[in-house]
Amino acid sequence: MGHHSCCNKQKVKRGLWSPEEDEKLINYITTYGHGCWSSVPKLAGLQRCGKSCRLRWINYLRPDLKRGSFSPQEAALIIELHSILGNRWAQIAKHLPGRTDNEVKNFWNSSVKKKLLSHHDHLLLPSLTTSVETFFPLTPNPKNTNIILNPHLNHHQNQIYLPTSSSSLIQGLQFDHEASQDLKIHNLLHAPNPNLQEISPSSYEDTWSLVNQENNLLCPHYIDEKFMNPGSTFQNHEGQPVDPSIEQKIFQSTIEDYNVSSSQEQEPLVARNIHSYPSSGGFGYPPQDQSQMADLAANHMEFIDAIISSFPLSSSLSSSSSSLLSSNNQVVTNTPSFPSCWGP
DNA sequence: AATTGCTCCAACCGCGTCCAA
DNA sequence: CTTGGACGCGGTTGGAGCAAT
Repeated sequence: MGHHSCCNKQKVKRGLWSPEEDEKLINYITTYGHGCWSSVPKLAGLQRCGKSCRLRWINYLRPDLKRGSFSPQEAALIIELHSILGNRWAQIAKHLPGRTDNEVKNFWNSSVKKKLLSHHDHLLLPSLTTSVETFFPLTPNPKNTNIILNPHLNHHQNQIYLPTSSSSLIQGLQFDHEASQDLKIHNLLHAPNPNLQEISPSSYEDTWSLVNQENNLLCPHYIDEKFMNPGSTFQNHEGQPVDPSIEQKIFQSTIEDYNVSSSQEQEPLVARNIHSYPSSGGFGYPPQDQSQMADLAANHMEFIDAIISSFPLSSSLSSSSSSLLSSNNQVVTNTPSFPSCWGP
């Protein structure tokens, strides 16, 4: 079994990287860039092969990597993308900023796959409605008391929509044929969020313009979109661009607010928005008491269960692109129908 | 306290593709 | 056209860390 030619020219170290090696690699690449990977170890003073350096940099040392566990949004996205793309981890990871293909692959193999198989083994699931209610013990955000959920709006065309912003994330998936034949995640900002339909017009205006700091009411789609596409721009409900300075200010304050409020719970920002949607006392109703609140301290894996339960059982286990095909083998573009109040 | 079993993930391996010579 | 080096990707492995016994 041959090692790569670049690894044969000199005796190379293998196995775990030491902090000293990491430092050497970081110093070299931040100063000179990686250039040709095969020359990096020599120039950086490392007894490694170029391939190992590349892998270490891409999977671990890159400054733009997001560390920590996957958020429910990310998990939902991975599951959905996997049902479409199969084991094309690099393609999946492209839609998860700060995540590597290796990370996504490990997450899938260690967490999701087993749960999918487990669900597959229990074909006699309760009704989807029941399973959703069972699997969505979400912690409500008491600040968002003016969001009123309509339970009937969580079901649409025989499809269970997650009662969270992640459902909109999934609905927002489309297949962009004209561009690159690659999956594009868009329309997130304008995807329907049925849960928000009953916000009063004035609150709604504020949600869209993202300036309702007093109520800490932020558009979940905005947060999602910002996480998925940090460089993207937004329009308000009138189709006008959001003032970048306001956008920056609001988003920054959101992050700061999150950092304060999350001191006890290490969750990604997006996860908090899921908690905006109460479901515990039945959809749309806050929990009744403290013990119920405690019961609602859902961890992320429960959320993954919920996501899995809401998917067709076979799709996420398949490595084919079947979920993009309708029964007559035509590509389904999952274009949501937008409520008029959600913009163009 | 020692041992065993399990999980998770960093790292490795082999293969395919691209491209320049 | 062929060859070989570089790179990227997906599958697999090894071991650190943790829990159970």
